[in-house]
Amino acid sequence: MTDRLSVIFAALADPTRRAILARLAEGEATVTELAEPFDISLPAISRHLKVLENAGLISRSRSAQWRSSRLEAEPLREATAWMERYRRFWDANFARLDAHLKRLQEEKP
Amino acid sequence: MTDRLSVIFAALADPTRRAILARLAEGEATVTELAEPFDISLPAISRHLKVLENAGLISRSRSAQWRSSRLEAEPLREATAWMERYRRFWDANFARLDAHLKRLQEEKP
DNA sequence: CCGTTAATTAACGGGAGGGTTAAATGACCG
DNA sequence: CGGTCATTTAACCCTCCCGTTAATTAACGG
Repeated sequence: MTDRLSVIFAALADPTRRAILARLAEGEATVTELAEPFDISLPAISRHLKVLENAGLISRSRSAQWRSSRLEAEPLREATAWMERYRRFWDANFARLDAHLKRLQEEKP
Repeated sequence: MTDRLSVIFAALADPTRRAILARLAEGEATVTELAEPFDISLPAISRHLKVLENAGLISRSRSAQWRSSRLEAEPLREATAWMERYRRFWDANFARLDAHLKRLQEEKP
């Protein structure tokens, strides 16, 4: 499970971590601020943040004794890019476009 | 980890499973066919398929002693939809659109 | 029937993941 | 300095995940 995409998807596979990302979409936040909505311990949150950081989904800065996290969505772009390869399997419009292109190709070989 | 999205992301967090999905994008395949490129045991593949099935990423049909798998990309649509909420954090075009809309909004309050 | 082929289930082991509490670190502040 | 606040690290559980091999189920074909 050493490849980048696996690390990203694994990071997203936890609801607490996704909630943290959602919170960070509204702006930077410190560890205690991020922990507040959940009733799990601070060390647990700290570890979730480390997982997100390893996946590149957040970056962190320190000022005084506070360490604030910042959303970095680039990995989401990568993950989305991977999924896009399957878009034709779910998107009706894409399927039509697909069929259209196939038809064009068959018209002049 | 009982929610749907978590199950989907967890299923995608394994490179073998993503490779299986890639293979299935080319068409249905039996378990042994799917196992062929990997040097892991058949039971291991069988379990990967169960994980993918639980995530709704594949469906399976049986004819005679063969059980063939079929790609079902709908969960990928869901996962993509979730990620889309963060698009403005990575997509420059989206960021511009975002800023543009914000400007419009400010023009007539 | 019996043997073969396809796939799953069972039983086990190692390691990672997510949680806990207690202790350690680091930086402010009186 | 000493205390306190924010955060991380350490040590420990327990469960789940991924792999294994051996045994089981299921269906075909002579």
